[in-house]
Amino acid sequence: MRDTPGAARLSALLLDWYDANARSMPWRVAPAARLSGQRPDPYAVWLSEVMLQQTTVAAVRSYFEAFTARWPTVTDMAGAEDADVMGAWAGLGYYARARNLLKCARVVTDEYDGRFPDTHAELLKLPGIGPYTAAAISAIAFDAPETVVDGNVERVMARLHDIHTPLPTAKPELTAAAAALTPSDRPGDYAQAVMDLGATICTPRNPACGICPWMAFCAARTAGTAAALPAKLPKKPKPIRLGIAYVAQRADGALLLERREDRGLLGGMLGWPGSEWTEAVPEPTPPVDAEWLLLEDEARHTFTHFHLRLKIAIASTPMNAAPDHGTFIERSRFRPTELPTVMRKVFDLARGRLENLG
DNA sequence: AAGCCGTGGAA
DNA sequence: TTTCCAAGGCT
Repeated sequence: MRDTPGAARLSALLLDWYDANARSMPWRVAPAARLSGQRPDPYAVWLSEVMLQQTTVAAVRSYFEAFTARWPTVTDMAGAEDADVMGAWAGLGYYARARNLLKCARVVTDEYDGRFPDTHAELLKLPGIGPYTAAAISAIAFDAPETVVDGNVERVMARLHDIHTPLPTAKPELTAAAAALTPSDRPGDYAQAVMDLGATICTPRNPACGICPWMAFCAARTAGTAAALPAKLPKKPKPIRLGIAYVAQRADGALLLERREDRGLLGGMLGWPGSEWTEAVPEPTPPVDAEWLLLEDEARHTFTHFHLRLKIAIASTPMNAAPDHGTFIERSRFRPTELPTVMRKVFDLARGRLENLG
């Protein structure tokens, strides 16, 4: 590692910056209370950190408010129906997080008496909690001297030390650099401070080096390489997959929906029955015998590793229809907000046409 | 141990 | 329109 000023100097500078600039978030305690030693509720820290995995603060805010209003404690969440938690998570993405969230709530309730463990090692055993989240909870909720390493911290460390090794190869080196700076005083505030620095000043594009508390000590700032770091290995192109979604409406308005199995893409979520999603033209698989009308419009949606073009077929069925797949859900109990985004796009395109179908 | 797993906003 | 990216974890 490159020669740097004392770690204590750098962490103190950053904490001063944080005390003056910390952003307000629903899961944070007010600055005055924080400076007088108050810690946030571990449940709120856990919930927010899981929601924030690969997800922006702006996207998380309203979900966090809705979850804590509906389930104020981890024990409340443990008693929830699976479908309610999955429905409340709909639209936030990475749905394995919601499945593991509920599993974790039940483990904490049943095996830890409703209290989150306070050590990195114990937290790491829980479903959905990996190295980052275990460090974040133990540092932020319990003020343990753990080092959080997320995308922000990797970027800040790569620039501070002008490390050009591409990710993910550079991960161990960046982790060591971050650990060397973690103070024993206020480690929880420090953890949030580094991430706030990355989110607001040391940003991926157009970093605001001129107002950075570490400006004078940043190697990439001196070298003029900040905007190009961290280096990353090239990504693979996304293939285009094709599929057909089937929207059947019963005579009473009920809609044919299907709960997806608890694994893989959109696992555990509600959706329209459909074909496989393949790069070749998919085989039609209508879920119920009916007069299907294929719409010209298609739903387009991009997932993490492929683009999807989804053709939409609609049909009206009699009350005695017997589907091979899915279950009719009464219209009054159907909430489009409980669908993952791609399925909501399908509904938005189908709904107008269903009215004129008969 | 690479690949899988969502979404919406910014540029 | 397309690409990139965000407080990662699981298998």
